Amino acid sequence: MPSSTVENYLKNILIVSLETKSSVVSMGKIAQGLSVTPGTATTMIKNMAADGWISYFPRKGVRLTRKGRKFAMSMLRRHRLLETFLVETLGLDWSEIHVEAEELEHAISEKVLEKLDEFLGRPRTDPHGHPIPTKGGHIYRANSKTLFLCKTGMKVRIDSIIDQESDFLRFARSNKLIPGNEVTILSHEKEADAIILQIGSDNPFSLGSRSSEKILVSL
Amino acid sequence: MPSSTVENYLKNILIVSLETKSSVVSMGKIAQGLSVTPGTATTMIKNMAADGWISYFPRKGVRLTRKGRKFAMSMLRRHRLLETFLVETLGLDWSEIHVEAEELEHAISEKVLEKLDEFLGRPRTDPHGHPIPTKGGHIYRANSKTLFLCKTGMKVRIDSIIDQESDFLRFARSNKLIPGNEVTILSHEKEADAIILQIGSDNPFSLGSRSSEKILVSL
DNA sequence: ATTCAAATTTTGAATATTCAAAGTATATGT
DNA sequence: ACATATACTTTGAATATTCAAAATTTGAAT
Repeated sequence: MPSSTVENYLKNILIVSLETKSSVVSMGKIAQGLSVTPGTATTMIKNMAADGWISYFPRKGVRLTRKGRKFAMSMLRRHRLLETFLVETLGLDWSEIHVEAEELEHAISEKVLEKLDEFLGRPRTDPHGHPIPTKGGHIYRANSKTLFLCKTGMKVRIDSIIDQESDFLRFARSNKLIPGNEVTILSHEKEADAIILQIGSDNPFSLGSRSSEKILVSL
Repeated sequence: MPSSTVENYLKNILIVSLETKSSVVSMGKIAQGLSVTPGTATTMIKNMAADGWISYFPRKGVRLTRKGRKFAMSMLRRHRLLETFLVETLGLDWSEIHVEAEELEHAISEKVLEKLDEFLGRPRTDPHGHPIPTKGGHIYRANSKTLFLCKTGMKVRIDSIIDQESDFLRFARSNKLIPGNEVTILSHEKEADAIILQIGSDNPFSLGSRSSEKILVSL
């Protein structure tokens, strides 16, 4: 069994790998994602490679082995099921659950997780709209794109919010940028680097490119 | 904040201290309770004393400071609330919950615990019948004694089961030795070192002194 | 080709926790 | 009073994880 530190590294590598759609993840991204110095990441990665979690390509990056990917998926499953539980059952705030789940995911056993999944009614996605990997380690791949790429006039459905920062999540929710909601792109303000949106018949509002890249949508 | 190792030491010291009704706990009991070598316990205890969790009396033992006791109570509260959740909500088996709660108790925050307590309806005791400390760190002290001390003919109510071993818990449950149930002491078999019990109108059965000391009852 | 900045690796050191084995104190029985 | 078993402490060493700072590699720009 991996230590919780190794669990964190694995989960992070998987997430970056899914986000960037690239199986090789750079050392920089790893160090940044785990908030450690680059040297720490190098040391850790070498140990993990020796234990067969990843393949390490010096100065290039790292790729999950089959074993590593399987474990990382199971971490993601824990994380997302726990987030679902914290919101649905305990009524915690959307913006608080990430940090809490980050702790609990290392402590919950497969047995308890299975009971929790059953109790929650085997949900497919977490409260952010992210798909929950199956027990077998498969993940549902939506054909989402970022809101930033949508053309003027399009009406799309929000699939998920990528960013985990409380501040952004709070902002998103207060503007009804919530998975499932429909958004209409009213216009693109090239100079202001923003897009103007409307949800239902609410007042339109604008979103910078930075933020609009954090929101995944589909038709 | 203490590390989870320190959390374990604190909780264990508190439990032994409650069990033996003595505020000073010997090094031997500590090492044994945490399954570490005596030398490890000594080293650890000295660090904990330096951090103000306990008072250390060399070759005598250890006593929780006010700060240490408060924290230890909060650990016990976490543990027992989690056990309650695992049984009541997720339907885990009585005999499995101790180990699971032992992991989760280090990962659950005060905020989540508060929500969980509310969700469970603020239970007073865990599934073993042990009282759950309040948020303020107080514990309900039942005037229980062990089943072993009861006289022939007495009819008593089971308050709690002390032992956390799965095997014993399974045995206890299959014989209806469950908190809340009423037991009649039919006789004491001095030679056999056992007492004969009956629960309701079930078949009477016998229990050795060792086991009958693990069951707390009251009138 | 050469230079420079960015990314990465190496090195040396620190922390917390653990063990095994050797040493010391205490209490108990004769 | 003395020997001894038991309980406890000390010592030296190992592990995992981390950092800061120095050294190296790489790729891009001149």
